[in-house]
Amino acid sequence: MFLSKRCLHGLRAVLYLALHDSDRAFTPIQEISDRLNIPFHFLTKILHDLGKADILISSRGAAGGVALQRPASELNALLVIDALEGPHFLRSCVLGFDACSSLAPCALHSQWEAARACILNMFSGESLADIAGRIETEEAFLQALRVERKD
Amino acid sequence: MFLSKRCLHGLRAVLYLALHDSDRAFTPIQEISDRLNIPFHFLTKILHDLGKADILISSRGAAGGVALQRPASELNALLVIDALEGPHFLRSCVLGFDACSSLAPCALHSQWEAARACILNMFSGESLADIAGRIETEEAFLQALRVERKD
DNA sequence: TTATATTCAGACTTTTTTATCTGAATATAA
DNA sequence: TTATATTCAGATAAAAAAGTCTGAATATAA
Ligand code: FES
Ligand code: FES
Repeated sequence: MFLSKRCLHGLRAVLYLALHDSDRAFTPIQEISDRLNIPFHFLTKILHDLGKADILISSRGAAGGVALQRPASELNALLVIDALEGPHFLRSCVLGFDACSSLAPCALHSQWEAARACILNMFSGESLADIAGRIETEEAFLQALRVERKD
Repeated sequence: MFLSKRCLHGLRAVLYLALHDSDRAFTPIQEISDRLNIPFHFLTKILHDLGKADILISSRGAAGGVALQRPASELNALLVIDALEGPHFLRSCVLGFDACSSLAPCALHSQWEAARACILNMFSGESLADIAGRIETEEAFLQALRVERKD
């Protein structure tokens, strides 16, 4: 799989929030965990990290939970991926060399620069609101989440 | 990092072979391990897997080693990646859903299809010989391999 | 104030990936 | 034939990622 589970869980949770942004001030992590079938404590840590990355805000206590820090139209998937996979994930040399720059290019550097631009553009080119807008029925979205592939 | 160590080791080893294809019939794994600074026993297993994937042939005993099964001009990086990361790595749904097809597309499916085409084309569009041809001095290639980044 | 619902924080366990070790099988060369 | 160089194969160990548990902190509502 291309993205780690940690990152997929984070992306899905954030899309869930984008779909339910207006329901109330904060959405409990327990609810997200239940609906998206993500282990509660694992999700808690992931969302906590998204908080540190200024993507979510949270509130403790009754009626607490998490919420998007900005409107879904001002957030994108790349922010989430950078926060959860680390900033090097899509930016380091595809052959694993120490630096990646056109000053000391590896044998795949120019190709990778082009492919990477495709990927970065895909993840940052549209907002979470745009992506969530394509989730036609929430039931279909949730249903799909319950079946996980094994690799 | 985008590709696993396993896969990077395999790619580098195969590029090394592409550069030294004509030296002799077989190249000992020990030599590749020494030159590219890859743990010997780990590399042995990786190359064994590339053998099962019909990318390498091998010969045991003195003067044995491994060699490309076909000329470097008839092999590409995608074959190596598929063998070492598994066939799902770049082909499954980017949001981790069970199936990836335009019949049941996720909210990022069409974007991912385009980005994926970029990546697959990058890895399969040119042969190992083409890539190796851009490695200007072997010293620079080897030097770069000795410094590993930490993520 | 008290009970309850929630995140925060870190320790812990399990699983997967990465790496190492050992011995057997096999080919070459002296 | 014998010594040596090598891959093959599987067991084991170490490190990293994924997931679980527990208790503290904090906010709300009765
Ligand atoms: S140096 Fe390798 S991809 Fe840039
Ligand atoms: S269904 Fe998600 S990328 Fe194709």
